[in-house]
Amino acid sequence: MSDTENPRISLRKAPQQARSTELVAAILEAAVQVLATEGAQRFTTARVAERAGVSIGSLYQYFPNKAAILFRLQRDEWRRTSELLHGVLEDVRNPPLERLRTLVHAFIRSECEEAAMRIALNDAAPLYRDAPEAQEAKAAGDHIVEVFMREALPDASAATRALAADLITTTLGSVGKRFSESPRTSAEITTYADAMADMFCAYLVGLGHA
Amino acid sequence: MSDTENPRISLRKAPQQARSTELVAAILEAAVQVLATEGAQRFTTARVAERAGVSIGSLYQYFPNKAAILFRLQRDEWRRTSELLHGVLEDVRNPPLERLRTLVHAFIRSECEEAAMRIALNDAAPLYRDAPEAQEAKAAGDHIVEVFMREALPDASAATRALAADLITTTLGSVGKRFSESPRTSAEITTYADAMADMFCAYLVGLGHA
DNA sequence: TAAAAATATGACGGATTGTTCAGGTTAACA
DNA sequence: TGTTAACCTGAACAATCCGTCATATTTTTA
Repeated sequence: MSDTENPRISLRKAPQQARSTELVAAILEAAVQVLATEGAQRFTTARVAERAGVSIGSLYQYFPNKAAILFRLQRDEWRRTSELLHGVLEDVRNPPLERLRTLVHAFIRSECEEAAMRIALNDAAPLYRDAPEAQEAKAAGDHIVEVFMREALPDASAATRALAADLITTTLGSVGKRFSESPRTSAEITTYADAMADMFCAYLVGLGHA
Repeated sequence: MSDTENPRISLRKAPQQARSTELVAAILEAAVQVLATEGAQRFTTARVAERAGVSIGSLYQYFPNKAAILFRLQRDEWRRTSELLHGVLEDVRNPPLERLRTLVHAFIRSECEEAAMRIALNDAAPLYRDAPEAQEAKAAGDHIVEVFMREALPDASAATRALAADLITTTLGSVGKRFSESPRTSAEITTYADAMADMFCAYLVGLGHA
């Protein structure tokens, strides 16, 4: 095994015994806490190890570097988001635009949970942004919305649908992030999510007529 | 003059002679270059001073700390954006929704210029985000859009107008940032800006009918 | 021109950080 | 039970970085 490889993201070594599995779990949980309470600037491998009650050496036995821990957290977030998209948009019991509204509400609400950790994770994005798995994860989300668009815009061209899907996913993600940067009450969340849903629906209805 | 004050942002000392005025200008220009070529991670007072052809001591004679340089760049950006908003939205020769479309195009195009520097400046946001002048600068932009809303939504309530203004400024800013993170052709920019404008217009038209 | 004020210099202190490695401990296995 | 492999430890190292200060130079002022 060569020593100097391209920036690795996956685990350096797969845990085989129970104690090492727990160790990896403890590190990830500690990482979340350090991010939330200390912020991205003070997110340190030493601090994570200390919080996890583990030596710094053990941490580096399973994570090749600091970025790998951060990316792992981000990847888990993305997976949860994909599941949310899938679960809500593919529920054919409701009409498309109603599902879209439900999605907006669920997404914004989830973005506002654990806001401190999410903000810090985002602040640390420069450290893991160039990971090869990053685009792949984003494409997965895009695809789900594009499939939805075939139902919401049955008469539109493929290019129109792709553009609409891109615009909506980008808006949902980036506005959600910005919105959750300030602390929000439950009522504010509802109001804002409704406004966003109104905007998306008006846009899609307009595209459907043209 | 006390030595340990709250995080200062403004210049530590006002340049009085010509050479120091030029020195400050050289530092700011060098800061832009360092951000663009080296990224936020490697943005260092030493590197900025070296690029500016100036000693590190001189830098600290006019800037209290690293964050002050970054915030200064961000503040200048915000001011240019405010002027753009003002110039486009207040031009009464065109109907409101047409002006909004013009604004979206101009804004997205300007976001895509100097993208590398803008991305790095954004990556460094945690360092200056808590500056007291930050909210003030954002509020200025919001106000211009709210004034515009009085014209675009004359029959809507003040709360509706404020919400619409917030949603549109937030979307414009955050989506513009995200969009400009990937390199874009001129045609892509036009297509995307039109889609965003379509979305905003459909939303406002819908609000006008209700 | 001489004193005072403004400006410029860059070596250095103090601090933090990411990561490694040699050597110990625990569990699995034959 | 003895051997091997997995696992854990934390002191130590090499970089890097921010910001200061005593000193030197230039400009202004009297």
